[in-house]
Amino acid sequence: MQLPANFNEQKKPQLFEGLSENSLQALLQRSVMQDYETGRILVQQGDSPECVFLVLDGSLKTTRINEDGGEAIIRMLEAGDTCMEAVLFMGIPSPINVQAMSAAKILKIPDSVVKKHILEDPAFAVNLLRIVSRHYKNAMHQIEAMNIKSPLQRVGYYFLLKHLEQGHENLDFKLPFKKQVIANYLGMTSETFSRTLKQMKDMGIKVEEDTIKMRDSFALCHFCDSDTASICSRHAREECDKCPLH
Amino acid sequence: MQLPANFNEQKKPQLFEGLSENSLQALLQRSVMQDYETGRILVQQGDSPECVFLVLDGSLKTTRINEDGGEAIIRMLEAGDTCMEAVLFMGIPSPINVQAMSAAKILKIPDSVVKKHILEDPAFAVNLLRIVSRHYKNAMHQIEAMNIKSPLQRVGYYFLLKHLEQGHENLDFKLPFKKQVIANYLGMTSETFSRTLKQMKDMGIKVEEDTIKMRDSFALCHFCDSDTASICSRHAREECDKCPLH
DNA sequence: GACCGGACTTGATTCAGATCAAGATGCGCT
DNA sequence: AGCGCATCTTGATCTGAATCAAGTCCGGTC
Repeated sequence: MQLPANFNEQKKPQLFEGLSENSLQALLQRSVMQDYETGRILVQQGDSPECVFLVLDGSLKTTRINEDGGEAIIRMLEAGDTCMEAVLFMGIPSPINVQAMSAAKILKIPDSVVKKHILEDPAFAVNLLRIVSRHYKNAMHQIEAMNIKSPLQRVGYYFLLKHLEQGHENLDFKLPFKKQVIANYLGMTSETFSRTLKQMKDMGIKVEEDTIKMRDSFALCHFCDSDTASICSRHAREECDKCPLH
Repeated sequence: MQLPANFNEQKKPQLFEGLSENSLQALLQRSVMQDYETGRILVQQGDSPECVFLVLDGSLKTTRINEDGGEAIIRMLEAGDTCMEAVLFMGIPSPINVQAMSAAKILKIPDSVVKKHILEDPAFAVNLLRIVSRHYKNAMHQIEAMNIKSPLQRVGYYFLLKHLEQGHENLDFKLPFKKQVIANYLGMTSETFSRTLKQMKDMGIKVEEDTIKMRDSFALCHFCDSDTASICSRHAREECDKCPLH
């Protein structure tokens, strides 16, 4: 298995965090790298899960489709993200589709390799637990969002997460996916998403093309909640008093 | 730690499945059993997670509450179910509340014990992975439900799962929770839930008090989807042809 | 038995977001 | 540049679930 040249320069994927060199090599030797073109379907609902996908480059989405043809986006993955780990342990045919949203370079780790490796390296098991738990957390947020939040709050919360990902210094960020896709992920139509973006202008959040520009780094504080606050670098610091929440 | 007398007669909780007697005892010795009265709050959003809860008797719910006071029910647990396992691996303050919906007998396994035990017994790690993955699967269903399905479909799907849990022989089943609670779990008001139940009468599904009576075991097939079909005992059998889906 | 309170049902009204339909904008293409 | 296509925006209408407001039913209590 030949990894891309820049593999070690990138942020290490959570899947490999804290693994010994031996352990990592054992995994990589039994894995395959593959390129996929935009739109290519890697897994379909009902397929039996065969491997874990680690995104090296490009983006994937995981979705569910119902009889009426409606599609619900479960996750949108970028480089470093993995999918299908959870499905491996569900003991059922895949409940999700996996599809490339752009040209993508993917590392495939076979089912059997993953399951064996867990027994041999507890650190790997813990990584998997962390990853699946994080997915679960995000899923809970999504559920809450649909149950409780207005479209404005959903979009705001999504932006807040994106903003926190890159630190308070950057007042601008680019939408990582097409607006249609984000809208669906947030459980609304693209029309509603579009209208919501206009609403946000009054709150100091300008949208130019696919770039979001915040008036100041507190503009999104309205959308913070208790467990997001805990990952905010300003959390419990005196600056946090500037939050409109206080 | 003194387990209740009937512990071994009950269905073994998934958390303990396939563990050696030694491994199980090691866990139990470091755990505590505790009784809680109805309505008692075991964990609040923002608390740091301290232990895994295994329900021995009674019922719990896990919820999220937002600033407006709205409550979204994430899960409803009965005997044999566990919660907080996933939270332990999120590395953040608890994003959920845990509250007793009835008088409940709970086994508490401390955080540190769980984390240490994973490193010692891979079978335990696999159990945890399975459990968290199942939660994640259910969460995905909930997301899909809200994104795509009408209230009728949501209720139908919920009933289908309940029906499958107890096999096709039983055409009746009791609602395990108050209607209000189920309605919230399904992301609708109790009024809408009530109206939806009336709609279902036309489909051969009668509701008397808190008992659901199906005209025949195919009445709920409308609500089946690909990954639920895979757990239906009739799946891929000739009987399945009677499904209205075919 | 009469009173009370909680859970549920039923009806009338409202409103947010979906849907439908029409433009605007941008972009690769020959 | 000019065409064609996809994405996005904007506006008008519609619809279905939330909300508000009574009413019913039941179980517990004195």
